[in-house]
Amino acid sequence: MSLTLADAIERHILAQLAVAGEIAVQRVELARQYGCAPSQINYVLATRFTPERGFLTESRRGGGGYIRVRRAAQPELSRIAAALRAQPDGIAQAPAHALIARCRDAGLLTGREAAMLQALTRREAIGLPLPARDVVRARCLASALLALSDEG
Amino acid sequence: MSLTLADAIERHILAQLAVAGEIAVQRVELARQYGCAPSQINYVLATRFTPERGFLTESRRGGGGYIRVRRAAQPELSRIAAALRAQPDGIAQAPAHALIARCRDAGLLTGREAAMLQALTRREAIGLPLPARDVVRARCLASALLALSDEG
DNA sequence: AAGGTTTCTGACTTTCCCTGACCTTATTAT
DNA sequence: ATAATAAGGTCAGGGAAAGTCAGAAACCTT
Repeated sequence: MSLTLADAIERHILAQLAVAGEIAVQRVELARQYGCAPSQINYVLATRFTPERGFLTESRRGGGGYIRVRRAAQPELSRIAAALRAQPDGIAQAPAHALIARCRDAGLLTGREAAMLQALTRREAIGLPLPARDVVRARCLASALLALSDEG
Repeated sequence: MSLTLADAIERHILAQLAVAGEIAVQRVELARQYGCAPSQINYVLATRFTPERGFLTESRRGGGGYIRVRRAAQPELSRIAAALRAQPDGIAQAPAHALIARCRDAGLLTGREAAMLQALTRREAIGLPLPARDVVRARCLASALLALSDEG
């Protein structure tokens, strides 16, 4: 039952999210509150607020920098993206197109979005020899679906 | 939500543009309003009002000098796709993302479509070494945009 | 106790913002 | 014409963030 620093920071962010739906902090400031190194914040974000768990983070460096965290609007797409990522051999064209069609039929993608994704996952569009082609196809498709999980 | 000086000036110019379609200012005067160095205005123009983002700027020095900013003509998806295909070296990430953002701002892409395209043209999404990465990025992006131009 | 996993830090890197000193160009006064 | 003045342009560099990553430290598991 030991509550680690990472757990405490996780709870803090979750509590803020519950209240506001979105949290924007300065990394150095949050680290100061918890008396830890700034990179600890990155650790918490990397291990607990991942896309697979349905979170999205963005940040900006330099003067006026910040870190923002929010919940994914479409966690289903996050899950599909994570599953694709977990395929070491990537995905062939036919199953990829079928997957896209299912997402469209399920209302997760518009017709335009589906058409676009099918076009750019075609063999000729990627234009690499196997097996690299299937790997790149899976990575690109996963990234695209993950991005959509945000965009409501 | 720290709003930097550069952000504030950007908004100011955008607001003026929205009203008038074109803005003409004196650099030193705008700098005075914001209490900053004149060269800060150049920084804002150079980082935010670039041709890649769809803006055109012209200026004149000397007495009665000015800086003028306006929006560039709207691009067209099929033309962009063709231009991309004609690039033998492909396209790097930064210009690709700027291109996508510009299409979105011009109403040619929805926010979701743009987010997807930016995500899947990221370095890590493609995951190949250069120069292959830039080539694949261009091919995929061209295929996607072309599909959309058909799709209406 | 050994071995593995998770947590945490510090040094270094990258990105972004902003300024000041100096340069170029156009207009106006002499 | 020439000099003075009134603009804008350029660039190196400093400072303010956040990111990265190897490795130490702490914590489990067996």
